[in-house]
Amino acid sequence: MAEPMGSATPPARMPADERRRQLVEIGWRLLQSRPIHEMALDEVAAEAGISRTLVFHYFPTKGDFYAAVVQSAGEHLLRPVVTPEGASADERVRTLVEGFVRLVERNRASYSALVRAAGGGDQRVVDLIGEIRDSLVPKWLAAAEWPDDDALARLVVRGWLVGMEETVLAWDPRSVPREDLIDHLSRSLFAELELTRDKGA
Amino acid sequence: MAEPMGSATPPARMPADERRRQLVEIGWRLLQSRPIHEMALDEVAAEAGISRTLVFHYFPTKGDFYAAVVQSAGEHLLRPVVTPEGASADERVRTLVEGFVRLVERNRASYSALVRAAGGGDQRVVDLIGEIRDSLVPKWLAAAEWPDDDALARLVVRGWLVGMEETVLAWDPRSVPREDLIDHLSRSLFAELELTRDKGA
DNA sequence: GCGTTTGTTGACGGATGCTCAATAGGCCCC
DNA sequence: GGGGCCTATTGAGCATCCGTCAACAAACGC
Repeated sequence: MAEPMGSATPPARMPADERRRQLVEIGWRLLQSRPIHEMALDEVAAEAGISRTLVFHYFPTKGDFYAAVVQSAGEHLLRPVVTPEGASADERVRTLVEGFVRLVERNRASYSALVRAAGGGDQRVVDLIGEIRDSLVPKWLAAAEWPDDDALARLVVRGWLVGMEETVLAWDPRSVPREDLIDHLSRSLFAELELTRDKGA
Repeated sequence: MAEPMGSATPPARMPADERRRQLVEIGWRLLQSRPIHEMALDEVAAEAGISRTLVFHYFPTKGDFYAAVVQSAGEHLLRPVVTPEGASADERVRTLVEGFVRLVERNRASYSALVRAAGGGDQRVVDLIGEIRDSLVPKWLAAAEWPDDDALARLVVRGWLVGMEETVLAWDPRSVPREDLIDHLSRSLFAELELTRDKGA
């Protein structure tokens, strides 16, 4: 009567947090191949080998699940974005830009999915991405050795950041050399910042 | 037996193109209050006073409808973005930026909805917004009196454009004076372009 | 063993995208 | 002016998917 263990028997009973992590990981993986609102919870459940109901047990609503996925994705994707050490502000910013370009190169699908989710449905997701971006602004300012005390500068860096995302995503290495791209983006940040210096002039 | 004309009788039978316009217009109006994928075709139908089936008669799929709405919205919103006349490149760009800021100020909801749709679901919608942005690049280059023959410059202007959208949408007039914003954005474009000049140096 | 807690599920309800066959109002042509 | 065709319009039906509810089952304490 004892069935062979490890056979086609039901999904192992899992501790809550582990199950949560598994689901978020699956969602993240699925997100790379389809826009967020086309990811049915049925798929996620099937992928995990559990019933759809269980997904709702962990995430009361679809939006909660999406938010968790985006949150996790943001953390994973941006964890490596740390203010580098380097002699000059130039070098630090350049390292950061280079790291970002490499990030997008290596995780194009993931990053694109994340950014695209920013426009998607749930307000929470939109806000989340907004917060992620906001949290990056100080890092860039620090790398550029620029005081974080000016509203215009912060606003400008935020816009520059989004522009950079777009630029790198739209970048075609066949028409623009990688080096030129990185070079431009790095110097661009300083140019933007310099411009904020003589405002109201 | 003749019922009082203009009474509560069914929605007037409409010529096809007029009905289409009406539906797109309704979709556009609804889009301003909710993210695109939360706009049920039921709502649109109800708003028009017709059955949901009829909407499908004009737009085979939900995505087709969305695409039509976004297309129309893009045209309406960006029609006023014309290369202005002016003595200097500076003045032209500044006029353009000022027009854009005013556009966002006056149609914040609409513009936000349009940009947010860019991240949304349908690939067609995403592509459409991409095309709209691409179509704007030459206008800005022309206004800045900059040759439209460099891949890097085009890429950079596109990124700058998206950054500007973000900046203006995130702009809070209480912390950054309108004049400063416009001033920065205008000079920013030239700064970006100047930077592309000595690439590979 | 018995109860409690908690991971898990099947069955139901409601909304929504989409299809199909049928109705009904205009318009042309004789 | 009557008959027939084009087309705008609709109701009923199907499939998918979000979300709820009550119940089952596996672990753990007493």
